Order: sequence, then structure tokens, then C-alpha cells
Amino acid sequence: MPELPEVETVMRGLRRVLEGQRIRAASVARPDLRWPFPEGLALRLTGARVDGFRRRGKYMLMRLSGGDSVLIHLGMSGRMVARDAMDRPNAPVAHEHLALETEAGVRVGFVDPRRFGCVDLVPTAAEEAHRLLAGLGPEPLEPGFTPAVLGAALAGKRTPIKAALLDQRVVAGLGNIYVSEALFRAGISPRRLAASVTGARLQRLVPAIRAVLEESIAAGGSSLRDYVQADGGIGFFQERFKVYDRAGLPCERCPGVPPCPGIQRIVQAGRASFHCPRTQR
DNA sequence: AGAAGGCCCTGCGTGC
DNA sequence: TGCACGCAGGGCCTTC
Repeated sequence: MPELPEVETVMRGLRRVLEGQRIRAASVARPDLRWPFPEGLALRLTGARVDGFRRRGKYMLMRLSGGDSVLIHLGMSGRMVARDAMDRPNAPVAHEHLALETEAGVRVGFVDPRRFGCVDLVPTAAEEAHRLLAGLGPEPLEPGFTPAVLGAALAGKRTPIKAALLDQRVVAGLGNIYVSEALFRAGISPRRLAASVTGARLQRLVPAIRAVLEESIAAGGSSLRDYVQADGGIGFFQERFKVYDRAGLPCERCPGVPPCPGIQRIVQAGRASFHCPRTQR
């Protein structure tokens, strides 16, 4: 999916087109994504004003004037598409499952071919109690995410650090791409047991995670095959991946003399990991 | 209790 | 050119 930087970028795009706007109409094209849409979703959206947005991990929350928040997860292939509501209003958009239209004439659709995303309603006053948010770990870009906090979450875990960082209870918002990138920057092997990431490694890992996320957000989020920003533009961070999807290419930290092993692709818990076996230990 | 694997679904790239 | 297959950024559920 869109990982934290992409969700942040999409949310900022939605802020520009929706914040302060009143929703004139909402429609659902099919009754479910991962789970059924909540009862009366379109009705609750219609007539409400969009008061603001926030992000928690890979979830977006759109706060409505009526006291509800719309919880949105983009899954693996979800995107938000904004366009002029008058632009071929009856033209079907493939896999657009939910759409809303503002009084200013902007139509925003939730498009998700694989339907791994989800949408739910939660009272704004109790957002954190939602079952999907309650167990999330710390926000990696907030001050509370420190080596001590991460170290405590990793302590005793006899699973590879790669898998531990994908666990949203350990830290919220990392996915397969940014875990590989952060481990490369920190010089830590994805195979290393989580509990053994301590000391200097732990001190390097926290800023490495922060840096890769912040740089990606600054670049407008990355874009692989099926991710597009809210406004239709694409991000460019994928051009800066140092290891992800770069198997066989030389690692930029290794000197360019043989026998540079190059970046390796391995499979851990069914997911691809990319790393440099020489500089990551 | 915690970790590994299966599964949900569609689209795209690769190789025959 | 056509088709089968493998793989994809996530996360829930079941099993061990």
C-alpha cells in the first residue's frame, strides 16, 4: 500500500480540496471493500462540512461537522481521485467505490481495484478507541518515538527485525518499502533478530526511519504502479530508493570494485526484502 | 502468547 | 500476439 508518506501526501491533497467544504452529495458504487461500508455512510456524508483531517499510521481520518470521522485505509491499491464534478459527470470510473461531491463542484472518489482498503465511521471524540487504531504503535515522526521506546517494543522479540518493523503495533506506518530502506540506512541486516537490535544499531535505526519517511514526504510520496496522489500527480521518491526493487545493482555504499555482492532480494515471511549483505549487519 | 502461513482481489510484467 | 504464471506497497484470521 501506500505507506505512511503516501498516506500523508494523499491527506494533504484532500485537505486542499475538501477542508472547509460542504458535501453536497455522496454515493457508494458497491456496498463493501474489505468489509461492508458502515450503515448509512452516504447519508452521514451528505450535507456535512469537512472540518479537517488527521493521519494515524496508514489511516486517514476525515472529520465531519456532525461529530463523525470517516476512517479510511487505502489498502494496497487505493487512491483518491479528485476532478471537476462537471467533467463528464456520468462517465464511469473503474473501481471507484465511493464518491463525494462538494458544493464547490469538486468530486472526490475512492478508487481501489484490489479492494483491500476500508472505510468506516467513528465518533470524532473516540477516534483512538476504534478497533483498527487502538493497537497501533507510536507515530515514527513524533517526538515520542525514541530509541528507548523502540528498544522496549523490540525487546524479547525472536523474529527478524524486518518482520518486527512491519508490525504496526511496534511502530505505525511502515510498510515493506520503507522498512527495507530504513534498515539499509541504519546498516542493519533485515535478518537480524529484533531483540538484538540494541546499542548503536538502535540509535541509528530511529533517525534512519525518520529520515526516509521525511524525505519521501518532502518528495510528495513515492509512486509505484497503482498509486496516484489525490490531485492526480505522482510522487517521485521511488527514484531515490536505495535498495527496494534494486536486486543485483551495486549498493551505493560499497566501493565499486569486485567482489561487490550487490543488493540482494530475499523473502521473509512471504515478503520481499532488499539489502546489501556487506554493509548491513 | 507470539509467530508463520494462507487468504482476500485485481492488474501488470515476464517468459514461453 | 496471446496466454499462463508469478508477483505486488497490507493486514486479518487461523494454525501451530
